[in-house]
Amino acid sequence: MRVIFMGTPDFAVGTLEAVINAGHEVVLVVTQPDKPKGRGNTMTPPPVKEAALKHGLEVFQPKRVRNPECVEHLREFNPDMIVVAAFGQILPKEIIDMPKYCCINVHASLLPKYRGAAPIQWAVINGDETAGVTIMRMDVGLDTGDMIEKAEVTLAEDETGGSLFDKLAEVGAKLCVDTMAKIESGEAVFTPQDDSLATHVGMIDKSMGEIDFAKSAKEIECLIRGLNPWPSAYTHIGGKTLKIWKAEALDKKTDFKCGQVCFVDKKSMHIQTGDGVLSLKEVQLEGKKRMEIDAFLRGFAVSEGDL
RNA sequence: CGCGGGAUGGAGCAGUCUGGAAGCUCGUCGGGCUCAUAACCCGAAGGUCAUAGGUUCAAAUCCUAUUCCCGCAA
Repeated sequence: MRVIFMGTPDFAVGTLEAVINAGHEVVLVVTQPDKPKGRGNTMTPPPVKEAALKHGLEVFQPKRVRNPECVEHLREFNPDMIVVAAFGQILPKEIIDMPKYCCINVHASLLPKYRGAAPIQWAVINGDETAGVTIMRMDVGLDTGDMIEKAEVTLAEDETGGSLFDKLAEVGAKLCVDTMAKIESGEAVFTPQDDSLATHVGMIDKSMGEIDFAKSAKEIECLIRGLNPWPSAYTHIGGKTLKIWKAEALDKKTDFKCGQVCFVDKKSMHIQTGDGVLSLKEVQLEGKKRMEIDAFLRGFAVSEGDL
């Protein structure tokens, strides 16, 4: 099939490569424009662009695909199908109706749950036992199209946003090519979503990482895992930001207030929360590298009652 | 040239301002105590103080350049 691929982050790279390996002719890769990133604000291309260039594919980086000239540009490629995976822009009806078959989207949740921008992290943050990928036929709404295929995965005990990201990217890539084959052969079944069960999730914001110790230790632990590796959960200590990469919820009670350090020794540091105690395992002080809690405690004086 | 922090035995840090004998808390190794120990006591090994120049009688420390790591902002 002649395919136009749209996607931006790492999550989409696996799908792009799977589509290529499945023998489809990727005639164009559409992705977000390069952006200044990192220290020094160097212009950095999105991962999908790098992958596309590696395969010698033509890349198109419109600021807004909905502009009429962009739509016309896409039309020139006369696609049989458009595959979208975490692209980051809303497609107008003209594009959705363009391909011979349809536009399909790889979405990293079990729709209709978690429509929207960051379903993977939310699944971890909410402490879900399962997550998954849904392939759907796109319509004009936000993740509201008919579902075609679904795959479910079980979350590990220590699942992080990053690890689940990798899992789902792999599952999604495979599911995507399978779905394409079914659509081409006419075997695909389109199932409408039950809107009454739909939930929406917004983009992950940096400020979400600020830990609220009034919450339960378990909730905080899920937040830490969900926001790992980005943007990461953090708190403050000695006037500096302390990122928390890994922690464990303990079912203990102390007389300390929420947010106070309630226990410290050479190898551990516990913080009282609204329900239970949070034992820090791996942290990173502002300007420093991440380190195990015992290493941190060697160089940073902490006493009970702090924070 | 977006803002800022950092590089010191295996780990994490102090020392740098105000040049003048390489320190701390751990870890490792050896020995001791103990029913026993991740506890305690005694001892030992281990460092071109990121790199290259410069100033000086003398540089981890002051000056110049470079490399690498990290936080923020975007």
